[in-house]
Amino acid sequence: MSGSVQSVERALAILELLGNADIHLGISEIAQSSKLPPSTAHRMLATLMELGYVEQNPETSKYTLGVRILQLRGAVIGHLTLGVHAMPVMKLLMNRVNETVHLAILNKGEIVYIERVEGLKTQGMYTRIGKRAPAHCTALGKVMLAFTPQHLWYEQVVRRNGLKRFSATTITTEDALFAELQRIYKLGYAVDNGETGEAVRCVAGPIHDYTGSVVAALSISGPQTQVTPGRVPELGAAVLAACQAISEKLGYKAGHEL
Amino acid sequence: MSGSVQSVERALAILELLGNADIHLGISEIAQSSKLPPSTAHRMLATLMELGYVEQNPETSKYTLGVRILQLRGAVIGHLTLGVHAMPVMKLLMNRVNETVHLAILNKGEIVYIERVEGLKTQGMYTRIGKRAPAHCTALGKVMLAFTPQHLWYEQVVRRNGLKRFSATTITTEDALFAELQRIYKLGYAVDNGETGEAVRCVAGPIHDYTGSVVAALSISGPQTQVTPGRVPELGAAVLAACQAISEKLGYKAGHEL
DNA sequence: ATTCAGTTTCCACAATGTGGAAACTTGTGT
DNA sequence: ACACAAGTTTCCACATTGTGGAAACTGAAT
Repeated sequence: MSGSVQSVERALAILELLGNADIHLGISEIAQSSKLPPSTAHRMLATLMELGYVEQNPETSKYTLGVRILQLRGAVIGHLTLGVHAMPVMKLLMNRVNETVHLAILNKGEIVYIERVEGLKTQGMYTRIGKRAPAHCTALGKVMLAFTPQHLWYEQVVRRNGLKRFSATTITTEDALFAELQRIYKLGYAVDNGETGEAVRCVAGPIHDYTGSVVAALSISGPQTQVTPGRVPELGAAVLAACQAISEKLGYKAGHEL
Repeated sequence: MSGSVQSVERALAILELLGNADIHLGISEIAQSSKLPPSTAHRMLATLMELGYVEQNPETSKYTLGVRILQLRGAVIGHLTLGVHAMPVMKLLMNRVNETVHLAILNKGEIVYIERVEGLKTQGMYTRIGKRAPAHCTALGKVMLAFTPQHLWYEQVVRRNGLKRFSATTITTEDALFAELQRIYKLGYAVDNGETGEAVRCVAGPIHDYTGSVVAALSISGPQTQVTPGRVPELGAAVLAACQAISEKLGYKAGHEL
């Protein structure tokens, strides 16, 4: 065997399958999708159910994720202090600009949303914590790429994930991406104008830790009707001030890179 | 074997260990806590790392939960249509009373916090989503028990989990519990005065779905210095109005129980 | 240089996980 | 009422995978 524990891989693949499904799934569907015999899938699910990670509706025999998963949180995602330090600043920022504020990190060439403080006017669907999004067409992603040495992300963002188009404004060539990142580096913050296909505008800044490395990004976002182009400079300044406050909490000193 | 997949149990036990830890853990600690040989623990962790559920800090060799966990967490929360419907109402309620608002469900005789909207004055640590708490000494728990037929919870709450004491005010006898639940049923909402040992006061109401069943509860909570006894009737009315709004979204019609 | 504690790799072995077959359950069509 | 189909659950012989002790490796402390 290759070094991995096959049963663990299989069990987690089933959890991810259920996580991605919009509806509850039965054994046959799960077996088929995960390319397992029904009896094997059944045993995995029985174990996951026993532990609370999966629940089965007794009437329909179908499975869904269990609430036990919500307990899996402790030291925040490899960055122990990030969320704790960021939260108070995020709240102040939201109060100040009255739009939704997100915190995200870069992981394998994509952004992952870590925290969120919603604007009080926000309605409808909101970004789920844990959601991933492409780095090249989000303000959060672009700003982290702009302030991170290229060799640390090029392979994953450009070669592996690719610069996929999501809307008419998505960046899809390397030249366009590098030019945009240079602009962002000079400006200090990034903007995305619906590049993921959503009718939102986001303004994002970088968060550095004590070594000077970019460890996260913060954004202000809202519908394009609220976050108008005219507000961008003001929001840019606000998000940069918040990023600096968080960075200082993490021990960052501008001009003192290690 | 008993029917469970041992390796899956072990892997998830390790995830829970990391989830409960406030700091990163090394192989020896993990092996010791999970009663596994280091080599076995190492192989589990290698598999979990490969899949993104665990991350290892290369400098310290210590492990913590990985971002893949957040995706599953997000999926669980997203699946609960409850959360989507509740959120806007929770925000309005928080705006109105300016205290923290929680949403919780009952799961295996305990409450699980599902959503939270923090009061703008809130400082310091806050209740983690996914956290569990005993049902008998939380306003959220008591109100769900009061409006749920006893046979659906008695075994788990009273027999399995037990009426443990957490403070001088905790209910620890069945008679006292039933009397309290009857009071709550008549009043329509529950209050807890630091019964879990925390210096907070909570006021909670029940949320019903289209079948009339209690599916969740909503609470307003804050320090006892802010949520004074004099405010309880006002807060009770506010939380009940919010619960009704959410219940109606879920198809509930008072007096039309199925 | 040596020691120690923790981490990682190796590998012989046996216990666990596998998956096909069978049994069971439920819904549908006649 | 019966037959059939599809999906779920259980059983069990078997072999592959997971196990865990030993050894090797790593880095820090002395």
